[in-house]
Amino acid sequence: MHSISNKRGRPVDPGLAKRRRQEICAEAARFFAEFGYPQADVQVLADRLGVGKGTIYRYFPSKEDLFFATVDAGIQELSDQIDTEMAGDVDSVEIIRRGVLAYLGYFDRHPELVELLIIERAEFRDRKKSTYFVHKERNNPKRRAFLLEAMKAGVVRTMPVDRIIEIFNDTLYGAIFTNHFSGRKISFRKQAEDLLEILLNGILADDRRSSTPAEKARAVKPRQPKQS
Amino acid sequence: MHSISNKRGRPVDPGLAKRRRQEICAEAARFFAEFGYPQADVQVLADRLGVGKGTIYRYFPSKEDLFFATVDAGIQELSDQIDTEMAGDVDSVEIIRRGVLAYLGYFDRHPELVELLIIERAEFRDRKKSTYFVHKERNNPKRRAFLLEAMKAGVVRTMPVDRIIEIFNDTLYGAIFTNHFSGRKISFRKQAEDLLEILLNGILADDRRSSTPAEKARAVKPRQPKQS
Amino acid sequence: MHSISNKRGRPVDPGLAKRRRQEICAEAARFFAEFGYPQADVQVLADRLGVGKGTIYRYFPSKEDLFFATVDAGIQELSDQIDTEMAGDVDSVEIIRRGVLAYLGYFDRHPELVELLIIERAEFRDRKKSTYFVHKERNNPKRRAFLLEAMKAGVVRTMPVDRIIEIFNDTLYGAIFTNHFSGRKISFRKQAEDLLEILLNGILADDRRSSTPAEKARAVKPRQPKQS
Amino acid sequence: MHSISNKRGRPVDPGLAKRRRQEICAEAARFFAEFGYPQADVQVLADRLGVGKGTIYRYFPSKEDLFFATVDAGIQELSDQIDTEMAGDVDSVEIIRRGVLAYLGYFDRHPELVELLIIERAEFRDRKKSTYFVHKERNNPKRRAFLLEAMKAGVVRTMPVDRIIEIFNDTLYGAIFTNHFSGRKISFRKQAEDLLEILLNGILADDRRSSTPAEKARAVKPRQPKQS
DNA sequence: CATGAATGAGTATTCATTCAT
DNA sequence: TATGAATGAATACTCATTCAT
Repeated sequence: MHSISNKRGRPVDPGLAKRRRQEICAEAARFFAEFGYPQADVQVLADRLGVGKGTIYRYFPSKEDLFFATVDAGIQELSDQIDTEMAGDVDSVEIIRRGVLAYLGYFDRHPELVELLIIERAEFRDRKKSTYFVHKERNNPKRRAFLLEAMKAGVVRTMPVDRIIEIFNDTLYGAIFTNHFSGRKISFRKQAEDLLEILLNGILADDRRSSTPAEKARAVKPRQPKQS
Repeated sequence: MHSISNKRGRPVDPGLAKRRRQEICAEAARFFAEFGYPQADVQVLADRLGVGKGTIYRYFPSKEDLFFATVDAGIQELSDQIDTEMAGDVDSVEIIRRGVLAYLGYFDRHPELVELLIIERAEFRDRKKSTYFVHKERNNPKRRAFLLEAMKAGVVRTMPVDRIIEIFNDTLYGAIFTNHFSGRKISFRKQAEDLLEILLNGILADDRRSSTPAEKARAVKPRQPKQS
Repeated sequence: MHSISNKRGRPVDPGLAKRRRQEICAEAARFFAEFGYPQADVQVLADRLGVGKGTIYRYFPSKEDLFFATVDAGIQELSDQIDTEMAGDVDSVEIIRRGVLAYLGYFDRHPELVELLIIERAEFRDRKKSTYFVHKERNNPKRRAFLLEAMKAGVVRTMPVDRIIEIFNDTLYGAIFTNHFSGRKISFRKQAEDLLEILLNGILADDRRSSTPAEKARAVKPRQPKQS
Repeated sequence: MHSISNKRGRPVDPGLAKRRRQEICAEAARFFAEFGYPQADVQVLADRLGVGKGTIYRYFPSKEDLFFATVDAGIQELSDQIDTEMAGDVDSVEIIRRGVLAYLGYFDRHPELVELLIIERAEFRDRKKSTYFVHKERNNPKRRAFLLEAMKAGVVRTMPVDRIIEIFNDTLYGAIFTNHFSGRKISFRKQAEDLLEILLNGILADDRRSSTPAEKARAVKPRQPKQS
């Protein structure tokens, strides 16, 4: 009986709800980053948005849902920007470099996301795995394939790819926290170069460097763990 | 001067307060790590300690003070154990290795400290600098001197020492978070070796590696930043 | 500017807040008078009003603010009623009489205000000046003008007007406290007449009375302060 | 079997307990006046006295008992000093004057007693009658006898003595409150003279003054209470 | 649809009092 | 006898969520 569009009343805009959710999330990111989760009064967010409190609850069933939607949106955007930057048919080292730059650059432009990641963990410790790590792991196959290719091409040493992925993740994750929390002032471009310089080349002098696992073991591992 | 005062009465135990504070902090670390700060009901801590709630407030003026004392105690212990492990007159590389092991080992034995660091930041964002970074920076002179020595001895490549300190800090900081939050199961010893293997040697294949700043620039930096 | 804001929704009732505040204050006066400030549990007030505790905190930021608003409302009403009674173009003595009657009558009808005045002082001793004295002093210019007029008309003896204002204030203030705290049962009308009889005529017998400062000095001041 | 003094152990000093109670009360008066009753932490009083908290509880079963003992001691001292001053065989007017001076003088030297009276009422509103009024009424027969004598001697007009007692009480009671709470700066001697000048002579001009009840009624009472 | 008034569960903190030493 | 460590009852205030308008 009903055609697609019911002619009576205001026509429903199917994208409206989605757009409002986005607008709310955008403000909510700054809002949660500023106050933390428990101190963040939904009334204040409503005031900032110029809407009634009930309106927020119309689009998100609870403050918790709002928070997770906000974090998700941030992570998604981060992920998209990294993928965009790493696309293109260029040198492997250059691709790595672009990925690192994209990562650090995003957090440079959106420091509030660091706070959101901290808050997510601090307030919702019981949740199995944070949004961040879910996204991270979703990307692993892509990264693995990329690195295997680079090894085959002789650009990257032959070594377990997951080890490489993990250390890059750890370093970048640690870097954004440290940048944010310790007030480190270095530009993200400079930081990317510094970080790549060491991750790509190591810190050891040439003659102390080991290229093969066997040699490395000798160079790095001590004979007697401590008593020696 | 006070005519009604005299020295009879229960003698004061001067060490009591310190001991009580330590006992309370030890339990409080687990307690805050389990519940987070806002959800942590002081009554529950009192019950776990088998004391009255008033007793906790006798030794700490507020829940907040208790929390900071607890974090401080943890950081102090971590710091002490790292210093102990890094002491001794052995090979520079071995000292670095021991420091990394001590750091990862401490957090392996005391995962609750990771939670406390997160909580500190999440709940007390307004505080200028977290306990962790205060301690970290206090150690910088020591680390700098050590690395300069290692460079002079030709063990470590000549490069800015602060850059090395920062990347080690970032990587380790990121690693403990990632271990804890992503449920990474690797042994801390294995993780230390993996991490050192890359931080010391880099990931690039020998012929792509650059030893001098000039070479490095050519190997790592792209010709045209993005438009190429 | 806010795309998701519009003017639909429940219309705001601008008088609601004021009405609610008045309703709450009216009950709060009895409530604080009954329990005193520290023993007054806000939950009990909420129950008496048949509202949730949060509603009270919606209209008053704190128990303290509620208390001060309650006292203010009482003093304001007292002040208004006295002014109303003292208005009108009648005999000076009659105006004084009406003022005394209005003062005593108000406290007779609202004994709880005596308690509130006591409580204000007892709990908030640090506050510079109590609500009561602020209002009192605000009225001084009015009273002064009135008395000067009465002196010029020869109804009142020529003497410092402030001395008269003060003794009337002291006597009335003391009377309401004494009435209330000692359980004095006299009707406020009778008390007003008694009090006026003495304040207007003094207690000395005619031949002991002094009309001029010189005579007064001789009549009242002793020759030798004590040893006589 | 036991002689009056048990020879074993330290001989009991029967006055010791009383003296300590007095020492404690003396400090407690300032202490309660400074903090008010609920904010007065017994620990603080103990610290000021240089004794343990338990010691105070040894001499007073509860904080409440301590408070009442403190107020009692103050009122008793006030009462004693007034009686001392009013003794002696001098002129009736001079005796009244000395009583007023003694009253105002005591509170001038001991402003903390005003606070204690307020506190007693504010915190213990349920008690039937305050310490102050109990003492006051105990003195009534004495005052009555004195005034009847003064009337017989023709110094004081013939009028109900209780009316005189009440107005003096009200005025003085109001005066000490007003002095204390409004920060009135006048010297107590000047205040006594001002107050006596009005109470003894009234404020009406001579030709408006009425000496007999009949005349007074005509002078003070209006024909038609308000409509006239 | 949008609003904001009303609600009430949940918790840090104080301080009189006790009693083992 | 004097002490002070331990106790726990008592209470203001916040803020997510609901729902009448």
